[in-house]
This record gives sequence, structure tokens and C-alpha cells, in this order.
Amino acid sequence: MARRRPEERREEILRAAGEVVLREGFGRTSARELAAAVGVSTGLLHHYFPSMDEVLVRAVQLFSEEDLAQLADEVGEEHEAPALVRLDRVLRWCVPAPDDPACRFWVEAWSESLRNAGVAGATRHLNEVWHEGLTELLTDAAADGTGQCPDPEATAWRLLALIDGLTVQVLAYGSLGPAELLAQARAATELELGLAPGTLAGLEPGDDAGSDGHRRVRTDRPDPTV
Amino acid sequence: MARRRPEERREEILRAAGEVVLREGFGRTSARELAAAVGVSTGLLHHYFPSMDEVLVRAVQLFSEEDLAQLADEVGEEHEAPALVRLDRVLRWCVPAPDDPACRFWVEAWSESLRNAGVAGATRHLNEVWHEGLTELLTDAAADGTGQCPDPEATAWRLLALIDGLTVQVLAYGSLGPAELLAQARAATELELGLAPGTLAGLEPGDDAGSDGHRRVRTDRPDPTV
DNA sequence: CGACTTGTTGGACGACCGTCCAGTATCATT
DNA sequence: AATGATACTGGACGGTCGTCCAACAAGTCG
Repeated sequence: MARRRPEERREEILRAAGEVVLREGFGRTSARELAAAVGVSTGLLHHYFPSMDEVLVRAVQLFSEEDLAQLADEVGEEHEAPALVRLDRVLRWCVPAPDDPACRFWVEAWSESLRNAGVAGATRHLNEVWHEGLTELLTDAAADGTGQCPDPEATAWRLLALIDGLTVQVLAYGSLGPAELLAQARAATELELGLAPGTLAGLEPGDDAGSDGHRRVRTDRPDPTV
Repeated sequence: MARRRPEERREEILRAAGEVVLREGFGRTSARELAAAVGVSTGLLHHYFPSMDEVLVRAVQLFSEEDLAQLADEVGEEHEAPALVRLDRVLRWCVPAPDDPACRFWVEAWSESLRNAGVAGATRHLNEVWHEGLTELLTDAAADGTGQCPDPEATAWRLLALIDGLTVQVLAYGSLGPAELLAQARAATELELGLAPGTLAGLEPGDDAGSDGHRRVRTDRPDPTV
């Protein structure tokens, strides 16, 4: 394998780790398979990371940071869209396709968090920042006069849990489709904010479920030509 | 190890598999550790099951059936309690303690479902029967005149997802405690049914969060003296 | 009591595991 | 072009993996 700059190789390894975790799960992700996915020897992994466990934790941290960056992008006020529109964008962004890699990764991470303290730390932080973002959006939405939300923090916990739970419905159970997930998330949000049913779907018509703008985990390697 | 009746041994192996899965996760559950947990040789496992994968799938099926039996117990009308009281009992039953074995098992099962068709089938069935039970409860609650629920099926999907998502909050993220989970689940239910906040908590006072009646997966072995 | 069924053992088998390191190849610097 | 730093290889190491099977032992039946 061609020699590459350390930080590039490091990132390449972590993204490949994401690929392998999606294919095999955390528990069955092996150094050999990861090395093969990157196209290097197992020795090189140890050159960059002290252990396989460290690779997995760092991968979770990387994807967590990128997820939060995308969330900040959606929530950010510089878009100057009304809070309700931004809230609906977040909902649409969360809807997983039936085999959505990013959302599947987090389902894997939940179970790994039950026994891996490093992974648990990264996912917990992810969750808390999500909660803050949602709380802010809900507060803004209520202040806009478009809806009412007496306890934005509590509502944010419920919406967050609902999104995670609906994701399980789509990915693990297969009982709901992506379009239904979006409809359910919108319905719950409308109920929480005291809005008439259909309000959210009517905000940005023609920009509906599943087509684009999905949550994304970049597992492709950084451009080797740089 | 003493010779035992086949069906007893079979069940003993499956319950021990649950224990090991809780400790190690599906991906790291090995035949040797399972055999050690039962107190038998690895050869005996192959005598009862063609492969380790089969053991895991059967274990998920067993725990799924028992979970559904308990649900039927809570939902069943023979208790002659009002639908709203039974609904709140289900909510209280679902609240996981911070290390609740049963709920942790299902979090493990979700990720395993992403790549194991057998596990996916069992968990999907579990989910669908839960949805039917909740739908029934919500329909009854609306008919009681205690609340209104224009679309019980949709509400059931949302409550189901909310419970699963809140479970992740408690077990994986640790962002919420059991008492908060129950409060959130009740608040969402009251919102869905158009009830005044606090209605559910006031139904059976003094019987609150976390103390008893939890969801349960029996991983202890069947009584050897039989 | 012997014969038979079958629950059970314990280790063999090849494959794979994570880790480690001596050696090689490639780059930047001079 | 020579030198030094380091990205990288490839295999060795002891250990664990799932599976399989010949032998053993605890029950049942004649």
C-alpha cells in the first residue's frame, strides 16, 4: 500500500471501521477484516491505535462529531427560516431509509454502549447536544407564536426518544416505512406544539419523505489524490 | 453434570444464553462461555442445537414469548380494571431500572436484528403483538369516555416507539432516570388521549416508579429438583 | 441381570482472534 | 546522493473460536 499522510490514514481507518461495524456489528469487527477493508496490514492498525477497542471508540467519536456538525447546520439560525420550518427539516433529516447506514450505526452503538464505557461516553454526548438543539428549536417555535410548548426540555426528550424509537421500528422491526416514520414524527410534534394536523407537512411542500437530505455517515475514504 | 430431561436442559441452555448475551452481547457470545454458564461441556450444546446461531435465535424466541405472555397478563380484560388503569400499568411495567436485564436484552436484540434474520423475525413478531395490544388498550380507553383517540393504531405506534426510545435514553445514554421515563411516557400518553396532565399518575397512587412489577426476562435456571 | 437408548464428556480439528515486532520501503531534509 | 525518520509489511505468538465425534455413563426396558 502506498504511503500516506498520518492524519489521512487515521481517518481512513476510522471510516472503514464504520463500514465493518455496519456489516458485522461491534462484537464481530476484527482487526483482520478492518485491515482488509482499508487495504493495509493488521500491523498498521496497531501503528495508529493501541488496540482495536480504541479504534472503535474513536470511530464512534468521529461519526458523533460529524452528526452534530450536520445537526448544527440544520438548526442554525443563519438559515433565517422560521423555527418551525427548521424543526421540520430536522425531522426529515432523521428519517432513515430502510438500510440507512448512519442510523443503523447508532443502533449498533446503543447496544455497544451497554458494556463499552468509551462508546457510551461518545453516544451520551451526542444525545445531550441533540437534546439541547431540539430544546432550542422548540423554544423558538413557541416564541414565534406558531405553537405553544410549556416545557420545551421535556418535549425535547420525548421527541428525541420518539425519533430513536421510530428508527428502531424502521430498521430493526421493519414494521414501519420511512414515510410513515416521518408522518408519525410530525404528528407527535404537532400534538406537542398544539398545532393542527398537517401543519408541518404543508410548510415546504414537495420536499417529502425519503428522497434526499438523509442523515449521513461518511464511510468512504478521503480523496487519495490530495 | 447430572443427566437431565431434554426439555429442561434445552430451556436451561436458552436462559443461560440470555445471561451471556447480557454480559457479552450477541457478537461476543461464545459456545465455551455459554457451556460454562450452564455447567456442561460444549459438546452438549451441539447435541441440542445445530449451531450457536440457532441457540441465539431460539433464546430470543423464548424471551419474546414470555414477554408477550406478561403483556397479555397486563392488558387482559379479566382484571376488570378500566382501560386507562391497565394502560398505566403497562407503562409502569415498561420502565426499566438502570440495569434492567430484560430491557437491555431487547436493546441487544435490535442491533442483532440488523444482520440476523432469525432474531429479526422474533423481535418483529414481538413488536407487532405489542402494537395490537396497545391499540386495543387505546381503543378501550377512548370508548370509556375517559379520553379521545381518533387514530388508535397511529397513537400505538408512537407510544411504542416512545417507550423504546426512552429505554435507550435510560440504558444506553443514561440521560434520564427511570422515574423521568415514566413521567415522560405518561405525559405523552395524556397528550395523545387529550387528558389533563397528572391524570395517569393519580390513578393508582403510591404505586409509582421503579419499585416493582418490572418487565422481566427469567434467566435463572428451571428448578433442578423437579 | 444384560441390552439398549441417549444424555454427556472432553478433546481434536482447522480457522480465526488481537497483539507485537524485526525488517522493508518511501518520503523529506540536507 | 546520502541520511534519517517513519509509514508500512508480513508473519509469529499464544489464545479462543465453532464444530464435530468417539467414548462414557446414567437411566429404561426386557
